[in-house]
Amino acid sequence: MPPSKPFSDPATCLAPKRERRKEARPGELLVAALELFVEKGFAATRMEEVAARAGVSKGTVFLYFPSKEELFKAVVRENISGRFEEWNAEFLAYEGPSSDMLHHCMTTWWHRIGSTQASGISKLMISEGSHFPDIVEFYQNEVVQPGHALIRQVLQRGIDRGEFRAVNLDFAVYGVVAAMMFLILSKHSAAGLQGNASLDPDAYIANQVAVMLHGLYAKKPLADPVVLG
Amino acid sequence: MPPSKPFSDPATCLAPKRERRKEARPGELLVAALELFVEKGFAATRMEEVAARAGVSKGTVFLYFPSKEELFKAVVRENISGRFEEWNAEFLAYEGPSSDMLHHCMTTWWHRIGSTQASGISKLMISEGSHFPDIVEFYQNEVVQPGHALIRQVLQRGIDRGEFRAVNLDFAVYGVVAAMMFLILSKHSAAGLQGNASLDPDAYIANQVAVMLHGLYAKKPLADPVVLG
Amino acid sequence: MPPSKPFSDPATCLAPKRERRKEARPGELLVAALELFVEKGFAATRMEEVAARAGVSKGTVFLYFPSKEELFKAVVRENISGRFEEWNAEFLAYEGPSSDMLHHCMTTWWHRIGSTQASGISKLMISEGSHFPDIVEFYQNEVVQPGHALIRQVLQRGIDRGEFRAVNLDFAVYGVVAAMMFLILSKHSAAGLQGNASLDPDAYIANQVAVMLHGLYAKKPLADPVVLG
Amino acid sequence: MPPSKPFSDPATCLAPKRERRKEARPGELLVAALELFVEKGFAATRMEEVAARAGVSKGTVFLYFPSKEELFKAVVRENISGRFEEWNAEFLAYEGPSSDMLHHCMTTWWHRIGSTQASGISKLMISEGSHFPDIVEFYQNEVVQPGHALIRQVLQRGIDRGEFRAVNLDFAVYGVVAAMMFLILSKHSAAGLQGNASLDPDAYIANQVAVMLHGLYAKKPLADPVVLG
DNA sequence: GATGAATGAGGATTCATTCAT
DNA sequence: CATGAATGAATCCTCATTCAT
Repeated sequence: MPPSKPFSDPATCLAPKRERRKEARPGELLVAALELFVEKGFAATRMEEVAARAGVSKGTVFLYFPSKEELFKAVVRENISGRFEEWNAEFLAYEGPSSDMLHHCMTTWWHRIGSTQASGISKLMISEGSHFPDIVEFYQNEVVQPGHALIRQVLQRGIDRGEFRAVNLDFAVYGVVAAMMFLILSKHSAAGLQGNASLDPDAYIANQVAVMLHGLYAKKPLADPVVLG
Repeated sequence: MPPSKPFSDPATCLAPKRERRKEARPGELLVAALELFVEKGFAATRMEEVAARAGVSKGTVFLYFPSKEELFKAVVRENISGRFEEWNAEFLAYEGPSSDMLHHCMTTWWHRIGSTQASGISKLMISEGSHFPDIVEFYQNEVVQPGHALIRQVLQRGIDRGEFRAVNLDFAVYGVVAAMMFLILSKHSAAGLQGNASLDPDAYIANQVAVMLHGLYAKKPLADPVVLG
Repeated sequence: MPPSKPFSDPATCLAPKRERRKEARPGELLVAALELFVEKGFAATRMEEVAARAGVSKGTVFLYFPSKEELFKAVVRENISGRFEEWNAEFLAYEGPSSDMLHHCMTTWWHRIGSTQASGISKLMISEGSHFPDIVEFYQNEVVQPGHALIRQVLQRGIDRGEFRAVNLDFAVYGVVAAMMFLILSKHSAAGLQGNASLDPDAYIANQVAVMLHGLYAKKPLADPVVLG
Repeated sequence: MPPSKPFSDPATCLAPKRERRKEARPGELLVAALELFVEKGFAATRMEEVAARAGVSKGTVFLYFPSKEELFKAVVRENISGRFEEWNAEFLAYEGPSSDMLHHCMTTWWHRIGSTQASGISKLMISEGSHFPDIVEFYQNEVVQPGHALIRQVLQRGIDRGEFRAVNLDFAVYGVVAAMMFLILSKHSAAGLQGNASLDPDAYIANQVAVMLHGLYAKKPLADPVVLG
């Protein structure tokens, strides 16, 4: 596979076939499992398929995860990286207008999470949540609440700074979240929107933010009708 | 069940075996199946459970639906009533402002579809669509496209009448759809939003419409800040 | 069956559709069942199919036959008409050479039994006998033994009259029976002989008899080499 | 579990769970399946029974054969060893009289095929052929036609060498085949002949051949009346 | 009698899980 | 550690049989 490496890694050199990063196994399995769970659902995903996609044998999966259910939970946990602290800090340091902040917030989410496999977790929670109440609770605590809180902070900041009107924050947050859900489902679900229509996420976000802002803005009409039309 | 029988036979009353209900059976089965498919997913729903919920035995389900897959498809078809023509006529006759029309449109949808079991179909399409490409296509043609077209008409009317700015219609439609999806998922999925928070759909719709309108309105600030906050 | 009746039966006349010979029902069912059992085997034949072929509903079959197994047995019994007494008498009265008698015997069998649906019974006994030991015993007693006895009588007559050599009668009978079995299987079984080759039963019988006779004849070569090819 | 035990544990001996026998399994299953299919028919044979007879569990059968139907086909294929080339060579090298050759031919068939489980295949083709048209075609091509061709060659040789009269070869072949069928059915079917009568196959063959030859012989009466009587 | 809706035991098939190698 | 043969519980589906109408 790395045929041009002149001074290849000794480990790879001596046992190049079998010894393929033992410590990487669980990760490879989780990647394979996430893909399959998202694509086919929990029940329709066979353990052997997960193994095959990760390049190992069936038994090996059970070496790392005691059951299919635990594999599922591990997939969810693994992909829920609480990056909210990091993002919180990032946004707290932000100096510009709250409108930009909101836009930036959603765009950042899309490029770091939404557009990646990680967003499949949300699809999984929507599809399979009912079978895993404990993992849904975990997801709520680790993803939904911090996410909502972050969005709420951004909106609150806008209100506090007089940029936004004092809207009902719960509903306003839901509006942002709905847009993100829409993006996730258009990526992971055949029924998200019109079958063949392809959606440009960045344009969608820009548009949603623009529409939102102009409604939120205490001021007048806006300066950028281009985005809106 | 035998309401006119004054002295009804207890045996018949408690366990009316072999009650002939050929007309009613398919409907009862479809109701039971819709509930279970939405709640537990396609794979996790056992045919016997569907039968039990409909008050019949295992074999009876297969009397009306040749397979689990066909039962699923029938569930989807049954609950996709193309009421769009009717609604189209209703909205074409509408005389008032487009803002009210949009609000009415979403509210009507919620009370006639969204809040009923029928909205479970959308949840099913999201969760199980990948296994039923043909039924997804059917759903796209019968629900998604007509629905989008109806919303688009309302928005177009607003633009034509000078009530709304000439926004990008695709994105604007997606904005409305995203709100409806959000409502559906908050009803049918544990992961829709914060676990225990309960959402008032009418208030949510009112708020979303208000936010939207204020962005769509070509005019000035609005008269009703109450709804927004 | 009553083709000459000029004034047809009033019942048939007044209610020609529904009232189709109640007393004929069992017979029609047995005909349908025989065909299907022979064609598809006992297990693969569905009661509903039998009913459909007889033009009645499923439940009606059980009105006449308490179970599938009893239907099978009835089919066998019905088609085992001990015509051996009749034939015995016929052959006892025969005056000509035993060679003709043997030939006539096989030809008669073919045209009265072998070529009709009745021969399907033998196919059934071969295919399904193991599940119905009692009915096989019945078949042995009612068909096989009398049949063998009849053939044996013919051969014995030939020996007694000096026409045939004193061969081992058991084996000689088996030789005749094997030829009849061959005809039955070529009629009722796809695997009887070369798939597409069609067999002329009369020619086959003539030939078998000729070969047999020329071996059985105590005398010299024969006069009719034409039949032999 | 105790692999090094020199004096093996009786329990392990009697019920050696999870014995790895990947090589041997398919063969063992096919043997078990052939027996059961012949004995009880396709439909009446349960997969679990096949498994039990082969000493494995239900699931294991499906490890090697994807379905009951495929198991059946494999059983047929497995037992259709085209030994005809080998036999062809054997008979081509034969130097003696064609009468001996024919006798030897049938005896050889009996001892190598007819008397073994393999002959059950023919019983299966007769009983179940209608459900497996493709496998019947295979059987016709691989067994029936080569078999017929081999017999025809023997007979042709006799004719060419002036030993036999120029009989119709098709019918003559059928005569031989009928005898073989008779033997197969007397072995595999309760209805083959008189229930309790036991048939000595070698004597039967000897007799059939003798009868046949004396009809085929261009010459005079025969020297060996013993066999015939 | 006739019907056909309803039943439920029976059997094929799947696949998570185990464990000897 | 890794493998993959073996297991058997779980579930879909069939169809003989019953029985209310």
